[in-house]
Amino acid sequence: MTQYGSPEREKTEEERSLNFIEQIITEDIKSGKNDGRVHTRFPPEPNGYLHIGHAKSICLNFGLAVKYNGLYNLRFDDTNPLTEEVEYVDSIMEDVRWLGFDWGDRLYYASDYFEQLYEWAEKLIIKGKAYVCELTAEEINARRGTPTRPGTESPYRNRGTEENLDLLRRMRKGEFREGEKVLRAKIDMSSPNMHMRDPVLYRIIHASHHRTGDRWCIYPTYDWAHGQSDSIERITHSICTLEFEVHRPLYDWFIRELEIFPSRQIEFARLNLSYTIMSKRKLLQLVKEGYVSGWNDPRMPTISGLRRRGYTPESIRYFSDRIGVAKRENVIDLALLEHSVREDLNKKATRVMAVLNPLKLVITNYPEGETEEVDAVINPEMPDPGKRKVPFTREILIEKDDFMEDPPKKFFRLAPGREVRLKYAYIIKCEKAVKNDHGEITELHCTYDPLTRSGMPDANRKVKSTIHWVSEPHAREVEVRLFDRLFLKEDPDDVEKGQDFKSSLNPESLKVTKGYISSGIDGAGALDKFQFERLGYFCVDPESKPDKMVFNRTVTLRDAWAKMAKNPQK
RNA sequence: UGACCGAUGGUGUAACGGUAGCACUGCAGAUUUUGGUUCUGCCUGUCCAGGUUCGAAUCCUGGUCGGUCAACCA
Repeated sequence: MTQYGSPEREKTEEERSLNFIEQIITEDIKSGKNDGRVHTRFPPEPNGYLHIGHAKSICLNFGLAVKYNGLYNLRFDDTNPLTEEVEYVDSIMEDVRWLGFDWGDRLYYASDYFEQLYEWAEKLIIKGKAYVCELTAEEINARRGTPTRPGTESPYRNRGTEENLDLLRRMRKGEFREGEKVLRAKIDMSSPNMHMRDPVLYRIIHASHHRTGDRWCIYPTYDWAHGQSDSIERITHSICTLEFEVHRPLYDWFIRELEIFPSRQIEFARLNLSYTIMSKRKLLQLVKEGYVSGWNDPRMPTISGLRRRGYTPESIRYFSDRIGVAKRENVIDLALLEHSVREDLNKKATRVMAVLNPLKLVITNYPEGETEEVDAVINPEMPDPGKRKVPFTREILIEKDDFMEDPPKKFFRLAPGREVRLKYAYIIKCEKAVKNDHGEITELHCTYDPLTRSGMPDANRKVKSTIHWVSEPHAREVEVRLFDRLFLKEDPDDVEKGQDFKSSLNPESLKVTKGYISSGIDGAGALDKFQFERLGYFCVDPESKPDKMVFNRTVTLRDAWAKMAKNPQK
């Protein structure tokens, strides 16, 4: 992981404690289960874009396979033609690949197993473990009982094998309307586990599927497809989220009745992030109702959104590693995700001086019309930091925030009569703040000390701070999109009665502004990463054009001064 | 008011009967031509009550709190 900077000592296997899934796998390997083989899978349903929660699952599933010298599959759980689309299949593959995982030739679709699944359904009927039920969905639900009350058996539960077989075959042929009949497993209507109360295996859907077209009009449910797909692929450890825990008895029941390869389902707690929603349904709503520009809006917690925001695959993998894996509900602090990008970008991002909120500054004793070139460091964290020339002139732009007419005690920047260093250039002294008729400061007049240019002996003089700047005649205007968290509340769903999560939306999650940069960005292409010195990390938006560049703010730098300014009581 | 799962600093996560550690956050300081980075230090924790044991975060019992389950979604 560490490419530059201080060499981090990798912890040895013994030093690093194992999470509960790694413990299970380690024990399985030790006991020779599955011949010591480890094979995992990531099974997305192609009905939406992947988000950071999926990233956790991908890193977990695939990371485990890598760690234990196993294999991992990418499998689309495409059993519901009503909600699934190729657009999603494509985006999912792009995102998984971008995260840094290569599934080789192990790309599968649950729909590839439809025929096998069907054969197994007949097998179950022959064993007397499944039946065609003609109750309506409402009737089935009414008879299912409640978690505290047992259900009642369907009147169709005990029909003969031949009749069941005939009916199922006719269901497949398309002789019935949607909802008219379903195939159900015959288990136990009084089980305390609702999922064991004769779950539906097949439902009739007269819709074409993005892969099987119109070949089928009966589609397997999740329970009927998922475990068997794992088994067909000889998945050893089928890792999923906690809400499927109650499905496990059914998962195991199918394996037992069908006498097929016994994959083992293991559940972990899904990721929750503060100030973020993870529900695909709600994310879709934000997209459809135009609260964001699309699935890849840089404010979205989707992989494609994070990518466009400027996150790197490494930072997301690092994050997944840091958050850990366990079975208890959790809410990860968004600060950890931000820490993860900063950690990575600090090592990689090219430094550039950009002014976003300009205040003109005239160096009155500097020769008019002269331009000199000063050396700027490209990235101080690199073993070979590199240098770049930056033009310096009499009239420059500095950040408005870097000047205060009447500064508080701990403000170290420019103020009347105070000295400051212009990074890579000279030490200047503020002589005068020029105001307009409204009393607003329009420009600053300063003088410079010609002996303090970086590299000269006098440059080592101590000054309280160093600020960034841009030569005004050389300044190039760019568009800058300042993103902030999409939601104001730590838990966006924690809202007043009658309101929904949208009432927690942050109205200031996007501010579009201008920036001025003189050098360092020529030829920068989509998603190239920069640090605007003292401001934050930015990347080139894919919509950016050479003559009209657009930068997205990934995250600000940590800002001790901003924190202090917020808590003036100290 | 059923079944299942869970409970360790502010947030996550370790410790597998023997000194409660790590990361993030927060705070304080050092270094710094980024109030960044880096470095140092500090704050803060085993849900409760019993029991077993020389010894319990860990095992047992009971409670409390939180989550999940009543789609022909996944």
